[in-house]
Amino acid sequence: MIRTTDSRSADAAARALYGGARMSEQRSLIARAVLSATGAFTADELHHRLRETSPGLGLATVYRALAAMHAAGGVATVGERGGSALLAHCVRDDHHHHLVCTSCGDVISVDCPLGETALAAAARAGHLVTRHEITLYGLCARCLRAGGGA
Amino acid sequence: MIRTTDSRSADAAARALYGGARMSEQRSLIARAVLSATGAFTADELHHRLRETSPGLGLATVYRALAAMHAAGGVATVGERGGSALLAHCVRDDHHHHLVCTSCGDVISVDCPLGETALAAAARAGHLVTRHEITLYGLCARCLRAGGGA
DNA sequence: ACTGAAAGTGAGAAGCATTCTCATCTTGGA
DNA sequence: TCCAAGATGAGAATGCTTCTCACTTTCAGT
Repeated sequence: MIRTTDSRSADAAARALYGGARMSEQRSLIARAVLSATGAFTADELHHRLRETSPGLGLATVYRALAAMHAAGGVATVGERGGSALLAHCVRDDHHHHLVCTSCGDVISVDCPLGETALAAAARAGHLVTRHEITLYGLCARCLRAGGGA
Repeated sequence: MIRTTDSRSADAAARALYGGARMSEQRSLIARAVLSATGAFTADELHHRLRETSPGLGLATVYRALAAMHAAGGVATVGERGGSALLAHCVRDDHHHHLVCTSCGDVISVDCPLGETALAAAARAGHLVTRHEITLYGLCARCLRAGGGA
C-alpha cells in the first residue's frame, strides 16, 4: 500500500469511521475524503472527487463504503439535493440534527429542538411520536456575515 | 362522463384540490380517491386503487395530477415509505407538519413545534435557518388505544 | 511468512420511482 | 360549434442506488 505523510493517524481516524470493520486501501481513501470534506456531499460528488486521484475507483465501492460508515455512525444523512442523498461526516453520537448551509454546503450540528413541551400538542391529542426527522436549511454564520443575507 | 350520487359537491371538492385549473374526468377520479383516502399513500398505491375501477388510467396521469394538486396545496408530502414519497390530502394553509401513524397510515396535522426559542441555539451561533422539514412518525390515538403500545 | 475463508472490488446490469415524449383526445372559452 | 391550450396513455428515458459475478485483498490462525 502506498503511504503518505501522517498516514498512521489518518488511518486510525479512517478506520474509526467504519467502526472497526475490515479495511481496504479503497475504504481508506474514501474515509479520508469524507474526513477532509468541508460540509455535505452526495455519493456521486465524492466519487468524482476521488476519481481525480484514483481513476479506477468504482461508484459501487463508494456507495458500499458510505453504507458501512453510515451503519457505524461515521456519516449521517443530512438532507437531499437534486434527488440525491446529502451526506456528511458526523461523530456526535447523541441525538441531534443538522443545519445545511445552502450557500457553502457546510453542515452544522444542532441540538434537537424538540423537547417534551414541543410535542405536547401531539401528546394532548393522544398520539405518540416515536421517531422524527428534522432537516434544517439556511445560512451558516460565515456566509451570513459574508453578505448572504443581502 | 359517468356521474355518481353526490357528484356535484364531490366535483367542487375535487376541483378545489387543483386550485381552479382545468378539470378532466381522470383528474376528478384521482382527486376523489385522494379525498377518500384514509391517511397517507404513495403515488403507486393510489394508482393501484384507481385501476380497480378505472383500468385504463395511466401512472403518469396520476403523477401529473398529484403534482398539480401539490402545486395548488391540495396534497402534501408527509414522509416516505420504501423509497416512495408518502402523500396525503391536506387543506391547512398555515405552517404545520404531519404525524404519520406507522400502524394504520393515518396522518395527523400538528402545529410546527419549532418556535423562536427552539431555534435559539442556531441563532446564538450566528446561523440563520431559512427552511426546515419535520416528519413525525408514531402511533395515532386510535392505534395507541387499540394496543399498539404493547 | 503462509493459508484460507470471509470480505471487498470494479464493471455493468438491474431495480425502482419519477419524468419525459409524442401522437391522440378533451376541455372550455369565444 | 370551433379550436388552441391543456390532458392522456403507453412506453421510453432518466437518475439514484443496489445487486451480481468473477476476481482480488485482507487478516486471524498457524
